[in-house]
Amino acid sequence: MNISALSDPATSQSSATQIAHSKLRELILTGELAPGTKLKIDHLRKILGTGASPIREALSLLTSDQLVVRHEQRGFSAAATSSEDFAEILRLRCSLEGMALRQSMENKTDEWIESLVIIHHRMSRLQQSRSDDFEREHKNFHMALIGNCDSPLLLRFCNQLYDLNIRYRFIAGRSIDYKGRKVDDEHRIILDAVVAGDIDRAEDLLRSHYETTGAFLKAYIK
Amino acid sequence: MNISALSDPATSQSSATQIAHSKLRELILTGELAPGTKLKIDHLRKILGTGASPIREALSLLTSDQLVVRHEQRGFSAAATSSEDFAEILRLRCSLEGMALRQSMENKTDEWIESLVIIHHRMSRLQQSRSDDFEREHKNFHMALIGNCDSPLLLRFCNQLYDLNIRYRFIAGRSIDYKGRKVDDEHRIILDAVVAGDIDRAEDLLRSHYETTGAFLKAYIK
DNA sequence: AGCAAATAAAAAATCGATTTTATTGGACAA
DNA sequence: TTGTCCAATAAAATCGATTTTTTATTTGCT
Repeated sequence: MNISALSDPATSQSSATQIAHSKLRELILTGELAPGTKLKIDHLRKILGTGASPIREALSLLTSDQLVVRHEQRGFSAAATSSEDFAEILRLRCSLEGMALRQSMENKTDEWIESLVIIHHRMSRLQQSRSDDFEREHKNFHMALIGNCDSPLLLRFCNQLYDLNIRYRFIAGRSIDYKGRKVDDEHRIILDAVVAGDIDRAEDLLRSHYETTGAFLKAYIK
Repeated sequence: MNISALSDPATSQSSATQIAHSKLRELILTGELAPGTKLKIDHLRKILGTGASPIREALSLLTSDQLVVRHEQRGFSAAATSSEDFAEILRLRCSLEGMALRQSMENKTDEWIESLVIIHHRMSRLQQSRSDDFEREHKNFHMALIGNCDSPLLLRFCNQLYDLNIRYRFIAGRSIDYKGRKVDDEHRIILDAVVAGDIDRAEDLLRSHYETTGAFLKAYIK
């Protein structure tokens, strides 16, 4: 599976550390390296075909995203998961993204709206395909919604939370049946509210979008 | 200067990486390594008397706290500062700590209140001394206020923001004259509101506490 | 048997040297 | 002068080997 689409844009670079970073990130996000797993340097060295230094460095970097935990003098492990953790991520996403969306909309410009429309269009075409392409566009869409706010730190937090959340979706399995769910409709009406400039409604819709998704996933976790 | 008090509790550990991490953190927080400075591995090696690996690892870790920036294939540098950045930190602190304080208070217990009283007492005794001891207790107090909320991720964000903020205070210089400012009074009334269980008032007071401090500092920045 | 100390094995952490990559400072041509 | 190419230098990144620490296993004692 190739989920590199979800990595940061700058993944085009190529240093051993960078490669190790995005590969490990991918492995952890998708659950191929299961939550709680001990991450032995030697083992990873063989898998990734690189020396110890880049791996340690990559693991240290992943610590920032809360995907890896560092145990002083006894190595690294993939962050554990729990239903409490999931619930917290969900709650925080609602709050922080809600806040960011609000600010985004207060700074509304034609260019931003137009880029949103384009991005939404690209996502729609892929229709819930559960493909990497869809995942990438889906993240794009959600990030673009809040991306017009003037707060890089807040965006960084949201980005982190998005990844932490998507990890749960992968771990729960791509096979989840979102029956009865009309995700593209939800996206559509969020976009409409944003275009219309109705801040309160947009924030509400975004929140309930997350809450609904969360409720669906909940059943599959832990 | 020894600001290790502001480091994470687990600084009692002792590995080259850990030591490099807390020392570099200290140097950057206090501004001894100025914002924007290029952090050359070789130079740091000499200063810290250790190999390249622990230093690179420590720098990678500091990346998570936004104190260090990684430039692919061209090393590391101390994060830059700007008045916009400072303003953003301030705004986010108000929002996130406000949120956390609210949750803390909703979970109010006698033990928590009592620990707050103790911690406040310890801080009060040191009375704005601008000493490392005061800095430590001051952070303790603010973290304890929000620490009763049930949201480790949120606390982590707040902790990060606290450090980013204190960096500006150091860079502005310890010499700042907070004349006219009665910081201990402000802490006192916040504590009172929390003890009284008046959530709205506590949140308001906390916010204006930050905003006042911010306004004082603003003049010294950039 | 049950426990503690000693030993062996495994893994993490670190070092020093090497390789790769960026940066700098001319030399030269337009 | 301005800009481009090439070498020389400096720095970053990486590797392989060594040291330190942790974890597992055995041994010896009561």
